[in-house]
Amino acid sequence: MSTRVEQREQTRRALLAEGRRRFAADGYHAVVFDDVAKAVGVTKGAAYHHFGSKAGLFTAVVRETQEELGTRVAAAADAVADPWDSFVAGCRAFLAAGADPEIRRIVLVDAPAVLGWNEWRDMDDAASARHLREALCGLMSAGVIASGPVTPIARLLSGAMNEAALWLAQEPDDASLDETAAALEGLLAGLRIP
Amino acid sequence: MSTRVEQREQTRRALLAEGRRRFAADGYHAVVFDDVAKAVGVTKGAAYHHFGSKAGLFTAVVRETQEELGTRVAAAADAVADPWDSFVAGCRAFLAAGADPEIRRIVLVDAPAVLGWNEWRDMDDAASARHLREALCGLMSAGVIASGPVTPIARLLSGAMNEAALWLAQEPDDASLDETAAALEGLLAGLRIP
DNA sequence: ACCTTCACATACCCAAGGTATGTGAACGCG
DNA sequence: CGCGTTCACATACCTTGGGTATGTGAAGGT
Repeated sequence: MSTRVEQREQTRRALLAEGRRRFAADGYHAVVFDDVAKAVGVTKGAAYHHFGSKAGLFTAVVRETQEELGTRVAAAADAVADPWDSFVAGCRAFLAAGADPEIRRIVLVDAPAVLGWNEWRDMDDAASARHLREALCGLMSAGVIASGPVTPIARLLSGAMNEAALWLAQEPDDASLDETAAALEGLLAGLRIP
Repeated sequence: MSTRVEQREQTRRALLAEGRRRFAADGYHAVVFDDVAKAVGVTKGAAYHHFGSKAGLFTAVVRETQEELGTRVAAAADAVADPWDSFVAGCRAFLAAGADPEIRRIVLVDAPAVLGWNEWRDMDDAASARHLREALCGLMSAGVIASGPVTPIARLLSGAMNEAALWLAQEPDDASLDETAAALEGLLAGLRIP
């Protein structure tokens, strides 16, 4: 509490957390930067000292949220041994994550518009899409799905799951999740080798 | 040029066209409303008289662009007789449309964030997704694909194609388009009845 | 003990969205 | 044709909010 580096980190984390709450609840545009700082008990100057701009704070929030999402999905996938089932478990975990308003609003809706699609793509690739590609590659090597160019399939699946996650946030019941997961498996069946 | 209703419509169309250009080129946030009006030769007051707000103009632009896209895709699909090939042709047309920066930036990137995802979803459904669902229903009735719940499949496919279209805008060569279309057909193959 | 660094606070600027009000030409009506 | 009304704009103004320049006092090194 007394050392400078501690204090700095504490303020930074508080701003990040408060920003994350507000960005998720109200959307990027409706959040006023000064209010975030005041809610934490510091002034705008402090927030600018840490993040440089409103978009800077948002970027940090997106990164944090993205990484958590990636970790969560990877954990769900790693909990299953069979390659194919592991893959399906990961997809399911991603779909379920869409119910989380922080992921929904921050990562899927606002981030592409605020950061620009190119930056968003880079961050998404580092946090999620990369894992997807690797998983698909693994399935190909294991002979579970047909070999071929991985990238376009990964992009299609990534988009499909992003969109589906947004829809599932509207109907957060297990039945909808199951139905969507089943439809997704139906599509993936096209790639499988019997 | 003299009657009032003519003049009104002319101004409205000019604002719409200029807005569309700028929103596509610079993104919603970077466009300044007053500049759009000035570029058309009227003042901000006129633009507010017509559209009520910056978001109002943007909404009108999105609607126009969405409808054009829907028409374009439907036309491509209708040009082919065989149900399955018609469906594939429609998907391909949609993917190719992603290369258009107006569609890309306005409809796919900015619209969800500016209008909110719910409103965006409604507009997208009216312009595109509805056609997709109907096409899938038709394929089911015709016995081309397996029967089942259409909605989740339509959502997955819609998201997949939206994302793929954004990627294809980065690599606007025919090879990438073909590769993506092939991957999409690979997924769709999971639904087909042999 | 002294000076430097740095995490903030304070005060200010200005771009841009939005609004309230004015105005003159087109339109309906007798 | 004269006259009041409507309405498509113009003008002037307000306000919010992101961003910046500068000050300050306490922590940290020497």
